[in-house]
Amino acid sequence: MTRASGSYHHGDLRVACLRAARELLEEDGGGGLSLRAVARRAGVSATAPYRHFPDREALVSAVAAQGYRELAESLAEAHPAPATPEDLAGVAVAYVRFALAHPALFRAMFCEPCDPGNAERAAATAAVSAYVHALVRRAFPGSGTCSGQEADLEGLATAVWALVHGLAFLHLDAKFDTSTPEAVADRVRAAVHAHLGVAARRCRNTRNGESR
Amino acid sequence: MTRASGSYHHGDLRVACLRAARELLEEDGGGGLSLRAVARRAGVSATAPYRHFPDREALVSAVAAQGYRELAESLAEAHPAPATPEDLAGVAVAYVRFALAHPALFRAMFCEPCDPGNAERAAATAAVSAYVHALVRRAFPGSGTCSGQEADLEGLATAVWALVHGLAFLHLDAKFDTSTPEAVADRVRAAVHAHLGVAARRCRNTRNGESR
DNA sequence: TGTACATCAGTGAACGCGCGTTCACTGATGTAC
DNA sequence: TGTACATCAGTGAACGCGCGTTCACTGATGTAC
Repeated sequence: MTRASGSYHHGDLRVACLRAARELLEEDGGGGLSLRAVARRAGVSATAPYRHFPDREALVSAVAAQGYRELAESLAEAHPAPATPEDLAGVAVAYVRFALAHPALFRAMFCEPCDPGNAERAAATAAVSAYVHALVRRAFPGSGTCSGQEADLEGLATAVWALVHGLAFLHLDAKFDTSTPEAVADRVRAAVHAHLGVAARRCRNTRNGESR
Repeated sequence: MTRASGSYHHGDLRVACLRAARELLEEDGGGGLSLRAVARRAGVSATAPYRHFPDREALVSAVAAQGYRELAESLAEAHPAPATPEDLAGVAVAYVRFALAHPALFRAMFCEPCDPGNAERAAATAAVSAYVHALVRRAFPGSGTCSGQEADLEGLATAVWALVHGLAFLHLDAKFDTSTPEAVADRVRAAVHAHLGVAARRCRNTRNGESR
């Protein structure tokens, strides 16, 4: 009941399982995480994890949820409050870098046909969505006067998220050269600017009185 | 040797295996395709497929390659030679629709950590890439005079592909409402226009003599 | 403070499963003479 | 045309594997008196 992080039987096996799962994902990547492998890695009997996770699915979801949190941290680290297209490009680079640095985790987060009922995952998704919306709103504060439509901002936020997410997947899937971090960063920046640069410029131009 | 499609022992088991694999993917989706399940579905002994595929990986790659071809057909059907942003939006909708109509196939195509050595898959990837580039080139023929940089066109093509691919994945992953095809189509169109509409407009404006 | 008891984290044997792959085979088809 | 032979697609038994999950258990920890 006290749940001290000290030395109960194992300490905190739940945390140890999550850590073991992460290590397994970082190492071989391929193939699905198995409860038995996690238990083995945590140095515990095959059935011990059942004290902390009702089944395999729950373990995988918990790992994915942790991944979402780490992804959010990485983005925040890249830029705490991105406002310009340049800032945004930096965040996009961080997103793609995260995927490339943790490919198996990223796939676990987005490739498993996850049960939509999982509250932890749903919350994580909502958080990412809110983050992107806030970010687009900050980067295009004049949108109301710029495009005249709040709906445009919605579409832009969707587009930004999809763009970055797609870049991550295409790189992960080796559809692009990923041999150097610089090549990746340049490509991501170019793609983001091809998208956002023009939108920002149009926005600026419009505010300067030019009709569309 | 004659490889008649008539009635050898089975007919053409290779084709039958691919069809069986597709059916399995369409049906339950979750979990990885297994050689044994494919053989079972094809009504043949567990080891028969080994006459046509060296191992499981080869079967999966063949299925994925077929998926790429079908995706290409779907896009061509949506619009044989898209030239305007509106055409492009239509193609994007077809891309996302394909993913939603064949989720397990789409995941097999893009989620399996595929071996980069597979020639068939590499060719399919190159084909998609070439297609997107040609399409962007057609939709923005004045890019040379518009942005002054061929590199911009490259970035735009990358961005378009990533955008559409990302939209497909986010929908697949239920990050957006997918309850009605109309909602999906509207969202995809809005995102594409948020991206391409402004680029096209800028291009047109620039050609009309206005400085950026 | 000391003892009896309740809790519950972790154990280990066991279940039944489906998997990929091997192997020696069998039997239908195609070919050479 | 007919016979002997070679090819090779498909068979079926068998291997060893790792998996998820169950179950009755054990033994350390925490609590009530």
